[in-house]
Amino acid sequence: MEEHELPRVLQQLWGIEGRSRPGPKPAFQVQDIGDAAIKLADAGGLGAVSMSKVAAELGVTTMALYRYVEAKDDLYVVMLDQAFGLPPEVGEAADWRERITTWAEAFQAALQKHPWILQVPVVEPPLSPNQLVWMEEGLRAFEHTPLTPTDRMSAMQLVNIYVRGTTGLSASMLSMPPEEAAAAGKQYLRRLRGLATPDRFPTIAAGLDEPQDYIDNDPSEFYFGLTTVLDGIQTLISRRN
Amino acid sequence: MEEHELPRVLQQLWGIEGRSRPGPKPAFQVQDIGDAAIKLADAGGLGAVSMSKVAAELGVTTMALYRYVEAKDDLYVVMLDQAFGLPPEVGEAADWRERITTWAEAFQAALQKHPWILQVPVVEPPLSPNQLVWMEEGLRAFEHTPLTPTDRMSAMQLVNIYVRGTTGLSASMLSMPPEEAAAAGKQYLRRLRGLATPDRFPTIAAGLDEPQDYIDNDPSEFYFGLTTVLDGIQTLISRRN
DNA sequence: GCACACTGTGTACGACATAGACAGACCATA
DNA sequence: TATGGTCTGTCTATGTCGTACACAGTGTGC
Repeated sequence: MEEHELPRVLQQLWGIEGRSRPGPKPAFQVQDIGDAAIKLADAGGLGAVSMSKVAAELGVTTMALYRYVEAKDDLYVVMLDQAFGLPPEVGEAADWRERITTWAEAFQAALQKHPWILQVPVVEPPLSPNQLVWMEEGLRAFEHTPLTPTDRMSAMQLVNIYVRGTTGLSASMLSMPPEEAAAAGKQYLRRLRGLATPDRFPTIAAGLDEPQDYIDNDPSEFYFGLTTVLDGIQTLISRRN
Repeated sequence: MEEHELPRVLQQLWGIEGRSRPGPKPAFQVQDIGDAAIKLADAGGLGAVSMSKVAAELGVTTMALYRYVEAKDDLYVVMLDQAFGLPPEVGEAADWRERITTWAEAFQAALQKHPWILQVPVVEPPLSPNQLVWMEEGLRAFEHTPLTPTDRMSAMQLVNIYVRGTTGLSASMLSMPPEEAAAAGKQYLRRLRGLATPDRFPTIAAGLDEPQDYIDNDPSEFYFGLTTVLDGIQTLISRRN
């Protein structure tokens, strides 16, 4: 009923079949197109994904893709769903912190494996199957806590946002060779030191004397921030009791 | 010295003057180009910003822009710096929570005034003057706390990420007329209800019975999440004592 | 067996970012 | 004050992109 109002891509992703129809058989499924596009994006960033390149990858004309996908945005939807795949089951860990942490780690791993995800223009909230599974699993992490459903949604979105944000800051770095990334970091620090002079930017400058990296993406930074986020949620939980 | 290695856009934004030179006087400054681009982006989203449209806005050929800007990415840098402008001074509030809250509110206000900011592809960490002022001011909010400089940077980035994230979720909604946005929200809920059936998605479905909106962007949601984030930082502060 | 919906193809268009060559404008120096 | 050299804006051109449209062939339900 309601599902018939769904955009065609979502129908395809959810496997809602159109009845068998006359005419030649389609040569592939949207998923195949998604796979080809993901392959290109993994190799060359989202910019490397064009209709013609995807079509070439599949050995097909550009316009053939439009038999499977109404517009390029639809292709993005498919790519996202495929790239996320299924989350790990949070399962049996007793502690909600432990559960949401594995979820966050898996989320981060997906973003690091496919850094282009963060560049996909977001036009609508997610409705594709795998994304809903991630959502379900994220919410399940807060089972057996006094949080209300709305609380849980907020908490999960907070973690979601945090992971996207921290990974995003270093996302452009992820797509380059490590020594180049390190060089870029050094260069940034050098420039920042040159511009953020102690007279006009005392507070920034105060941090620049510190030995360590101060701005960026070593893995401990991830857990440091995540801890802070989870501490905030902990406070919320305590308050709900 | 070091500043001479800066990309030209940044030199221009920081007002590092090239010596007076032969040849015709430039008709404008990068800032004028930024203003024109911002005008277009405010009206039609980032997609409405093309070199030719900006040039037309200024009454000039497309290629003329390349005398001021090396590539379109440079234009984005200028746009961001102009669009953020200067943050409010956090000033005298004694409480760090109060200070960082005004900072976050101002940040959110900027994002809501220029929703396209969130669509600008981020290629490098910020080095433009106004962005550094925002950074300085954000860090200053944690003065008189036991947080180390690195802690302050992390805390500020956490708030930064949070504001970007929450505002981003509703960013596409911000650029449409309110009744249309409301309709889109309703439609999303309807579809979610249809797809997230209680058998396969019990935890999602549990929240869908709630009367209120559950997923989205009323303003109280902003403070709710912000409070959680600040509570996390509070825990960090306590731990540092 | 046949009609017709559906497939992949070819061609075409307008928008875009940017390269390169050019004509004129102006400042620093002579 | 004259002038050389350099910078400005313009014009033209190229390759890529997303997508509209018309066509020819294909295969299923009747």
